[in-house]
Amino acid sequence: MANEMAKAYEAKLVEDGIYESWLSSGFFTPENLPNVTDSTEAFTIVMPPPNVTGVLHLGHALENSLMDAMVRYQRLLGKKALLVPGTDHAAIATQARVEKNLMAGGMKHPRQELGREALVEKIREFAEESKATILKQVKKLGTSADWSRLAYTFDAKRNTAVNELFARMYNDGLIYRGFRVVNWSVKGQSTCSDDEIETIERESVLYTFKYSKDFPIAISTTRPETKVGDTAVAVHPTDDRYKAFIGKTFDVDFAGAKLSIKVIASDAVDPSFGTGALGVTPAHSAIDFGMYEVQKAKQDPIAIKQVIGADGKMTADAGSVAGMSFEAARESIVAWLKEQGLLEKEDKVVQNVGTSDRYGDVIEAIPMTQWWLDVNREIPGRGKTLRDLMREAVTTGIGGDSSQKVSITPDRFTKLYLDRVENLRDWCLSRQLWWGHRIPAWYRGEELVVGVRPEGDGWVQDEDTLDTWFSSGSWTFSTLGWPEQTADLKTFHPTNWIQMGYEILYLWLMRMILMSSYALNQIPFTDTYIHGILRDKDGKKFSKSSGNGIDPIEVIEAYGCDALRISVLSGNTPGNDSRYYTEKVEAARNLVNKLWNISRFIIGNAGGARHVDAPSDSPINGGEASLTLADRWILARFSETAKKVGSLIDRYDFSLAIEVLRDFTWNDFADWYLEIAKIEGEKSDVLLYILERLLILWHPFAPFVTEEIYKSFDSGMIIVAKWPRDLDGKWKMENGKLFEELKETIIAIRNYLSEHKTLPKDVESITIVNTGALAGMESIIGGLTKVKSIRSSDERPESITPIVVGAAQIFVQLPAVDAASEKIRIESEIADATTFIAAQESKLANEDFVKRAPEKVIALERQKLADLQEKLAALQKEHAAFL
RNA sequence: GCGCGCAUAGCUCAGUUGGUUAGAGCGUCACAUUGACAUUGUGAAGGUCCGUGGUUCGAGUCCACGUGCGCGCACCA
Repeated sequence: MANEMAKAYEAKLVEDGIYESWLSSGFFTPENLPNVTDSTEAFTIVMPPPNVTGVLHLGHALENSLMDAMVRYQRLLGKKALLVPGTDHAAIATQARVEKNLMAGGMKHPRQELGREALVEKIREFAEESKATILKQVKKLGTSADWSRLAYTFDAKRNTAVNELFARMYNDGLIYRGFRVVNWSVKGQSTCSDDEIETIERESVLYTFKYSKDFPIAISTTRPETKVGDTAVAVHPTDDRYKAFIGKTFDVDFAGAKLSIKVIASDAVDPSFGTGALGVTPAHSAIDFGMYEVQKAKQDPIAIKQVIGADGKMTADAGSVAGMSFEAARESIVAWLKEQGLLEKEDKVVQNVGTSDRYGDVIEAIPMTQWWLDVNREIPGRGKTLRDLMREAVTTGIGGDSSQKVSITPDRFTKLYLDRVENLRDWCLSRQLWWGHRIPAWYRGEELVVGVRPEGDGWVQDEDTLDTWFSSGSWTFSTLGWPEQTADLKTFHPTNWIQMGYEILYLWLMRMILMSSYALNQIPFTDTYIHGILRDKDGKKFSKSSGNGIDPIEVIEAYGCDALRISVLSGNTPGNDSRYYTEKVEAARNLVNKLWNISRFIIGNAGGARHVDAPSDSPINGGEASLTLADRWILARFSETAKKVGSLIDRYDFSLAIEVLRDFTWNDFADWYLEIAKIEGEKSDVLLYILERLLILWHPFAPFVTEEIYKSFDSGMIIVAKWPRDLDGKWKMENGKLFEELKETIIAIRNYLSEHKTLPKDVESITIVNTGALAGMESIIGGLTKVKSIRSSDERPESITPIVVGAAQIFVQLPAVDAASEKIRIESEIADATTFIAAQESKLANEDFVKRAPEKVIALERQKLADLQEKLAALQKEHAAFL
């Protein structure tokens, strides 16, 4: 069997076959798992559906590694583990991508040239192709998702859920149509939500001027062209400069536009900014629109006048600049102001402007009638608002039920979430895009029906589509069959865990909580793991435009999937960004190969793998126990490791779990125990016992190589193996110090030889005097230091200076030794020990320390001191020999 | 302006509720090597844990202030 295992692990040759075998095993579907019954505890993760906008990137590799590690771990624990896969139609992102492609292909205005149906068809083709690619790639990443439950945010079932949810919210009065200032992307020809805006910094000019010579108040603006739409000037109510004008209206002729400006008072005005007076443009500023509404409520209304159209051009009401682009209009207005002598000053300022995260253009504020979701209105029969539900979900649990509480890792994001919840404004739901769920509203004359298309002729459906996050918000339950009361919903919802990047905390996490708590009165999941983004070696974001993109599939081809998974998970901690670079994946590949070679050696030596229940620990012939010191040590170390890895994954500390596993695998198991096993011989039982279980511990992180090696055991597939949980206490290290002394001795000898630039083969002999713990360890010491002749003796050899380890003295007979340098070595060791002893003594002489520190700590410090004193005594004896 | 995060070896990062002489991987240097593995082994060098002050018997860890970098939110008229 040994010759069946290749010299090096070739991931490329085995991964596809193993994935196929998982698929045909059916184990990705929880109902097919062995020993699963109705009462088996479920563990559910829904996959954040990747956008069908192209191909997967490295961030997806991280996400899949996280959730797949988690679901595989839960499966190994024996739970009914489900990972629901899916993809996202990503309304605006996909349409923007396809339009961009078409324009790159020479089309000027895809929407006009193709029309709705043809463009949607083009997008559908692109989306389907992209979806197929992406699903193939998700599989390449080893993701153990239940493909029988595959969902798509834009399929018929999800459409039913979306429409149902929309209708319920409408009937509850939460969704309404309203005329408000919206965020408008001229380039995208659509609204967007507050969360889809990316603010950028840019330089701009702040112009200070008066509307006309006889207007009493000067105002400042960076957008003079919008001033043709001004209907008021707002000042702070306590501002003495302007108090007298409040309530007065002035008619002015401003660049060919007849303006009627009312002076109003508003607390929102900062008297110290600019002139302390603000030109109010209700139609083109969310703040100003707010003032417009306040004035309306105060029964002291001001007018609203739209001067920028949806096409980004000045409207017919814009006076002399009507029909111009707003850039041209600005120049024209500024020129006019100068000509008229109205311009008082120009200041360069740096300002933040909102841009469309998908189309990139600067967002315009334009008043329109749109569909909105009200977050402040009481939900009929529930006595609370959507905002209340969103708050409760992360604090007390919905309705005070702590089992309905979402916990967020790391915790600091909870605060961020809550800040946002408190500042949330109504959510603009409708988009003037074509790719997406069409608003389920039908009009006929004055009639409006929401939900399903009514019977009869003449009904016209709303042209707009829904914000893409409306469908993703319902993802945890729409994938499980809602609005039908399915068995899946009952078994798997609320889901248990989800991972997502912090950049979609507002866009997605909030919406999922909102939707689920509204529709089901349940949280979407109990635990949220927030991860950072992967950056390149220099800390830059990966992006197509900077040309530093890495295709995860190419990495898999070159290094194997397991190596990729380990490399993105190790060093990645909750909420923090991490870096990805080749050296990291190479190191991970080496680790995978190490695991492979350990296995090859063990299985080869044992003449094949077999399951070992437990290595025999019974005394042979009534004499010594059959397990040696090294055996007990490695079994105890393994037992500790298994326990630790489990609790680390329970805490979502994947990085540390991998580190602990690596440390055990490479250092303890391979470099120490395996080397000792070669010397002591007859170790197959212990080796196989540990190996089989070690593979299981690795499986969540390195599913392919572990499954491949596990084939050699006749234990079935590792994907459904049992996590070794029952080791604790079984293998206790009764005297761990003994093995540590053995290690210390070996390291000291190696070190000594290295210092003396002597090869082990040139050492004549090593004599150990006062062996103590090292009794009987001669062959191990010899084997691991590669020195042939090791013996214990009561008599110390003449004229050699020993190495001192604990109470033992180790005399290494070298071909030639310089006595003077030996003296210096001993003296420097004495100096080190003396310093440290002094520190220990003063610590222990401190009454406060002895009085207040826990006994355990004091005992430890005392032991340290005693050990050192013992060593110092031995060193001093050696030093005396020089005198 | 309000809030958050980060600062530890040359590089990338760990460091559980405060408790050994602060760790890992990579890199560097020296050495080894035909028997599981060069995708290897052995040894070494390398740290004022950003600064200042405080709490404590004890601080990389907790608190305050400061410095630098990054991020979120608001304002941006």
